[in-house]
Amino acid sequence: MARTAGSHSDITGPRVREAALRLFARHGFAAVSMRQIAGEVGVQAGALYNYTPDKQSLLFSLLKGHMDELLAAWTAEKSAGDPAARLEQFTRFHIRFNVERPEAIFISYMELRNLSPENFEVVEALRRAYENELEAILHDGVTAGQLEVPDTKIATLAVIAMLTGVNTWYRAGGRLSLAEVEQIYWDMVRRAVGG
Amino acid sequence: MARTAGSHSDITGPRVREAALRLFARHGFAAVSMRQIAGEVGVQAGALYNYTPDKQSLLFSLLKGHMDELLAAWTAEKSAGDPAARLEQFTRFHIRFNVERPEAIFISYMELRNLSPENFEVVEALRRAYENELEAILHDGVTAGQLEVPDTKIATLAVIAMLTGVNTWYRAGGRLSLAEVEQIYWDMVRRAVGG
DNA sequence: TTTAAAACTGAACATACGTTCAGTTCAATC
DNA sequence: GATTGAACTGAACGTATGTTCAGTTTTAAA
Repeated sequence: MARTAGSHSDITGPRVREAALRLFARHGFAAVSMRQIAGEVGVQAGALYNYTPDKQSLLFSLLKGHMDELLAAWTAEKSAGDPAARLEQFTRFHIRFNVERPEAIFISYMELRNLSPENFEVVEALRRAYENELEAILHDGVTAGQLEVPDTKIATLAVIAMLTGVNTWYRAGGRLSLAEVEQIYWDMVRRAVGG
Repeated sequence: MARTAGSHSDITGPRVREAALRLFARHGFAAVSMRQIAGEVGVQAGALYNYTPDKQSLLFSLLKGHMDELLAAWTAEKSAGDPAARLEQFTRFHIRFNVERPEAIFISYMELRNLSPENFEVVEALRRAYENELEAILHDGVTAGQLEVPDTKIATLAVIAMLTGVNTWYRAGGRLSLAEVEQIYWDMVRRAVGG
């Protein structure tokens, strides 16, 4: 029997997500209508409901998907070794990952407040899991006597805030290459945590 | 003659701004209706138009007012002296100022995209002026041989991003006092810029 | 070529939006 | 206590919103 007759949701589905991501990043979740998203995809608004039960779920799916991707990428890349090396690896990874996905990063910070409480908790838990990765490195560094941090929790948040700030100004093809940016930030991070 | 008969716009006006600030910070500019703002103030929506020509101008007024206040406060507080001392002063000032106005800070970063191009330019220029205050300190510090910064522009943005990040977690009455927070961040900033 | 599921349209739904405005209420001046 | 203008109401305006759904088109398997 025709199990997948007429189907090309595997084409439209991703296009809906891409359009929503771009528009949410540019104008904000509340300012974007389902008709605008549909217009970008070249489809009527009603067709979107083949891909999301509602607008709120679409946002949640984008944010959760981004966090899953972030954690998976870090898990795949991270290595054992001494804390200073791991800290450098984290620093470079975070910058590179963020710079490659400015829109996803943007809405992950901006649109949390538009999630329902349950959905917020899910995304927030993933964010904390990512922060814990850095905190573990800092903690190990202090234990090993390689780093000097009065409060690893605060240092974690300070470092992440500093690194994520790259996204507010970095543009590919600008004055500095990504490698230069990574190096400058790594120097600052290393010194900030007494490494 | 009755020049100011029936007037108490000096009461309602600020209340409109406070309600708008709070609601914009909590739910986002686009997600907040004029009727919600009016409801918070205890007035009908039409009455708001005695205080702003439209919703967009209300947002602009809040953002511009905040930036003016920020620059005025720093101008009043900053002193001459050696760069390291000025950097410490800036660090402590920025943390304190931000922590006292979490909502204004929040919308100043989040709602820029909802400003018209002309209004955006105005606010953006003020933000750059503030950044230039820090960059001048770093520049003087490098010139004086007190600091070691490969790129003052990037260091400026990195430091501000790090300091502004305090707002994402700091709550009055929490684990750390404001003085402790200032000290921890000042230690990190000082080391990050080689001071 | 038939068939049936998937994809999509187009119109409709109730509701909400920003903004305007004629009319009413209020409070300060005379 | 009368007057006058500011402050505000309440209803209306055109338009837009998220979502639903009966009906049509498209696609791939049979």
